[in-house]
Amino acid sequence: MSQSDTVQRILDAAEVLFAQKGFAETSLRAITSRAGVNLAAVNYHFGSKEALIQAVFERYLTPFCQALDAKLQELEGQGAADLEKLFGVASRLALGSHGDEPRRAMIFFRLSGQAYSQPQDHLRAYLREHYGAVFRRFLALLRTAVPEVPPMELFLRVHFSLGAVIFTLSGMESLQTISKKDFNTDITAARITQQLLPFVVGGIRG
Amino acid sequence: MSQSDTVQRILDAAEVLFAQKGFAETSLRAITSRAGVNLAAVNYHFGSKEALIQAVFERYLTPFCQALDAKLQELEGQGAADLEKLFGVASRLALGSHGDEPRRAMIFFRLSGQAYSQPQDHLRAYLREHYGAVFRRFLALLRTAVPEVPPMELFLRVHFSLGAVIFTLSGMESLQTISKKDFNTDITAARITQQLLPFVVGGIRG
DNA sequence: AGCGGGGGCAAACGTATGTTTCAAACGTTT
DNA sequence: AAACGTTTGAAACATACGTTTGCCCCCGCT
Repeated sequence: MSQSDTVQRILDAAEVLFAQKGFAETSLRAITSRAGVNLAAVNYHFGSKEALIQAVFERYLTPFCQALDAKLQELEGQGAADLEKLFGVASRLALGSHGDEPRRAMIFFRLSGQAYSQPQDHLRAYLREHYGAVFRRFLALLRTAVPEVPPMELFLRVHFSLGAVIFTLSGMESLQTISKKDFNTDITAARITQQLLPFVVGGIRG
Repeated sequence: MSQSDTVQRILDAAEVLFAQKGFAETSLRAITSRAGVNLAAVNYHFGSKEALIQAVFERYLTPFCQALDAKLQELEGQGAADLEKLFGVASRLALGSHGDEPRRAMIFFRLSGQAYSQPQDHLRAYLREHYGAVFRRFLALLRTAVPEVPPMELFLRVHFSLGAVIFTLSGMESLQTISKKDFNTDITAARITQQLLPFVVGGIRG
């Protein structure tokens, strides 16, 4: 076949390893070894490690953003939508827009966390350029949902929310470990994400 | 002198560079070059790069946690304190407990973000062991402030808040860049942190 | 004055990384 | 079946890193 599955195997392995250990700490050798392909395959198919990182994000983000954009357009047609509805849609889409389990989503949020707290300027620029439009559409809908919050403050609070979500889903397993130790309670990932919604809504309202 | 200032120069340089570029991406050569000391000085004074990372955190966190602990004890004596008071104290202390400008605090929050989203397990363990007590004291006071929120949910929401704060202060300058581009408005760091308080309080209340 | 040791210095060491090379294997087309 | 472009394979390459090594200087001591 002209488009072998080597590319997909590499992306799968890179996605998991990047999320587990970070970009810089994950070597191409670790990726290709896990993927069961030759070391040179990465540079052959992607050109460089940097391009591989972008490809990992693109594979996840493009279908998600397309789905979200469609949903948002639909909501725009229906008139006003409240906060719970908007964030509920985004959350459901983020956790389930890919056929597979929400594990994929957790992995991806870990990746996003790394992208933000690390100096991957090329990545930030890339993300802004390719997916900024959906974000602005979402923000516009939010504005009609809470007209009492000034646009600037709303903008900031959305970023705060993004931080809460990414940070939480990034450190999910440490959170589970701590809660088990301090509360003798096992807590599911679903429970945590479900708790995020009222927090975000409350925070946006201020 | 027996305790030269080389140690402090290294810590200063490492603090800034770690925050700017991350732990793995910052080489000892970059640190010692910025500090104006010899490359071998790091391994001589600290033993290893890993130990240097811990030392950077310790130098910042120890005075902060001591100050916070004292304040919290004081508040415990005075009976009930509300959410705004508690987070206000923590925020003021975090931003100003070191004589220097809040720039230090921003740097440090960037560091914390990296510590959480990267695989520095040794660091996470170290932080939990040394500063976990203050965190639990804070949580206990919060519980009396919002008794209507179940302990488990409160615990989660505090972590959500931590995420919002760290994420925000980590990406402060990108936030400023975006806001300038999208709103034609210059926004100060002080303004952003000040906006964080109502968001967190609103989120905790749910 | 002589000595001893803590600290600084340049240089080197071993290793791991991203990338490149080039030949072999493969699949498709003629 | 032969020829071609595409993909894989093992090996090498150059480089950057953390760490270690000796040697030097300089200060406080007897």
